[in-house]
Amino acid sequence: MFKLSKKADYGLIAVKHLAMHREQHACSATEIAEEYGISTMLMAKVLQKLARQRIVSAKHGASGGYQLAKEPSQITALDVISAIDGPVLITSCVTSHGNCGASEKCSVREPLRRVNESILSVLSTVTISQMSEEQNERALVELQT
Amino acid sequence: MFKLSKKADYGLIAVKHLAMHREQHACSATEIAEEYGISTMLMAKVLQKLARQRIVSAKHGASGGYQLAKEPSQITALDVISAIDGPVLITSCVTSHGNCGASEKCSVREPLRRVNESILSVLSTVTISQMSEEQNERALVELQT
DNA sequence: TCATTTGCGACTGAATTGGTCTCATATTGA
DNA sequence: TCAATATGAGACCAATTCAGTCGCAAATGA
Repeated sequence: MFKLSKKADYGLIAVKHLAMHREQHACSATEIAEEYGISTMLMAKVLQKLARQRIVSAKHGASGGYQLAKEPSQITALDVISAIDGPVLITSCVTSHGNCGASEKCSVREPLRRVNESILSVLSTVTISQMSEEQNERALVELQT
Repeated sequence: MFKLSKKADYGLIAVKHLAMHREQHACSATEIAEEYGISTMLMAKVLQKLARQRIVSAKHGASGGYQLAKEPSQITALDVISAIDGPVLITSCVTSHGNCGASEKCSVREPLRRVNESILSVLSTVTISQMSEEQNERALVELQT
C-alpha cells in the first residue's frame, strides 16, 4: 500500500545512528538494536544487507561492529532503502515480466514509470547527513519555543 | 516494499478509461474489466471505492455504470490511490498510534515525514488528464518513427 | 416485472513481511 | 591458544496484508 518496510525503516535508523557516532568505535548490531528497542536479530539482518551493499563496513570479532563506509553526505535514503528492500518500483509492471503481460492494453504503465522516477529522485535527494542535520535544526527550534 | 497495490493500479486504469470515454455512455464495471483483462469482481470493488469517494459517479440499473464525477484535470493520481488504499503514508510512524511508541528514540520520523510530503506532492501533481495526454504524445512519436 | 447494475460485507487462499533460530566464520583479548 | 564476541548466510515459522470470490440487498430502466 505504498509503505516503507520496517526493515528499511530500521536500516535508516541504523545508518543515521552510525552517522552520528562517526569517528568513534564501531557499533555492534546488538548495541544499535537495544538503543532503539528493536529486535537484535532483525537489526543484525538489516545491517548485514547494508554491509553487502557496501553502505556500511563490518568488522568481525570482539569489539567489532559496523561503521559507515562512506561520508553521510554520500549516502541517500534511496541507497539504504533499495539495499534492504531491493529496487524501488511502484508497480511490478515496470519490468517486463510483470503480470501486465496479460493485459496488453495496460494504459498506465508509462505515466506510472514517470511517477516512479520522480519518487526515485525525491529519495535520492535526501542524504543521511541531511537527516542528521534536520534533527539539530529541530532541537534549536525547540529551544526557542 | 513501496509498491502500489494492484487495486490502486486498476483504479488508475479505470479512471483513465472513463476519462477517455467521457461524454459517452456510462461504462459498467464488467465492460472495463473485460477490456483490460481484469477480474470483473475486483474491478467492481475498485469502482465502488472510487464512487464512495465521489471520484466517479455511479448509475444503478440496466445500461447504468460509472462516469467521472469531475473533470479529468481535477483528479490526481493521489486522489485515486488514496481513495482505494487509504492515506498514503510511507511509515506507520507518522500517525501516533504506530509501533514507534515502543521506541521513543526513533530518530527518522521527522525526516521521513518530509519525504512523505514530497511523495504526496509528486502524486498530486499528476492528473488524469495528463496521463491521457501522455498517451497521445506517445502515439504521435510512434507515428513518426 | 425482470434483467441489469451498483453497494456492501464476509470470506478464503496466496503472497509478503516480520521475526527467530542455527550453524559457520572471523577477530580480538586474556 | 582459547574463550568470548561479532558478523554472514540460509532455513524456517508466524502474522499480517493483499488479491480475488461470493452472496445478498437495493436501485433503475425497459
